[in-house]
Amino acid sequence: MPELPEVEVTRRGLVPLLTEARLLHAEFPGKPLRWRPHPYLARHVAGQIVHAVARRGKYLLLEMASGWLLIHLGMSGRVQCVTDTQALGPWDHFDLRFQPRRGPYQRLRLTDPRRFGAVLWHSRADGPIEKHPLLAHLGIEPFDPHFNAMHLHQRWQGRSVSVKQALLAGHDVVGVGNIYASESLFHAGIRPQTAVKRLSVPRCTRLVDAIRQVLSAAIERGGSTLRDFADSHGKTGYFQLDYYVYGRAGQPCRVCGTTVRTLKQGQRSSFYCPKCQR
DNA sequence: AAGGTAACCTGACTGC
DNA sequence: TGCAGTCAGGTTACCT
Repeated sequence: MPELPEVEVTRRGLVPLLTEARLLHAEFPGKPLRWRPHPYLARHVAGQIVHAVARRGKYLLLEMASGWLLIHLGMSGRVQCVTDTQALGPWDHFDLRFQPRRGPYQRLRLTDPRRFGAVLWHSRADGPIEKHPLLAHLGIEPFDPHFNAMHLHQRWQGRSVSVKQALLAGHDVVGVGNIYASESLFHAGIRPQTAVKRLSVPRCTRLVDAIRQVLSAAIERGGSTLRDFADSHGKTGYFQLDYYVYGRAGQPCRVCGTTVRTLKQGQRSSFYCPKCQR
């Protein structure tokens, strides 16, 4: 479910509810998430005011005076705000009671059947949030003005990894997951198997533009809902209706009619049009 | 250092 | 209906 657009759509939904909200009580019901929570997370969070709801890559960051709460949605996670009395569901693995600036108490719930998601605490005393081990090695944000063709071209000099796998790795640019990698490469006219060192500067330019265009279109459409994504208010996304290649193997290309193909790269499916992409 | 693979976990779907 | 097999939006850990 959650690549950058879905996380960003979630973040935008949380901003009006959580900004300047007071966090009251954090719990981890049910089975553990990917990592054991910080032993004092609940204690650190209780009573804190949320000053900002930010995002880095696919991580949501709740910033408060003493530190940050990091939330990752993994493969199947979603975050929703529910009424204070809403019963816990079987896949609710994080529950955060809070008092918004206006209105009644609410609860932020992380629902994640596969439990690849995570909720972590980073204390301000341990340095800036960028230094957190999970964030420290992330690539540049796709909407950062410094993300451009030269950035990619330089980093990809001499590297033989395929462009699809390079995008997924997230070391050169963050937020592009399996769906949006295939879609971006289609719009850039680049085959997913292409070795990054073979990409010229003009082709890198097309890729940068395509990534930005695809991600922002997906955000505007509320993200992609394949089976269960919903934003913080429970609204589903519609960008799956705008896919050109993802999940369309065997169907005609929406541009030229050629049959869309699929292949496996690093145990992940890629989709491409053999005529539109070279 | 870079590249490849296994692992984490559950649910949905397919085919016999 | 049941069971085995496959696949799924992400990321880290470990091997060569």
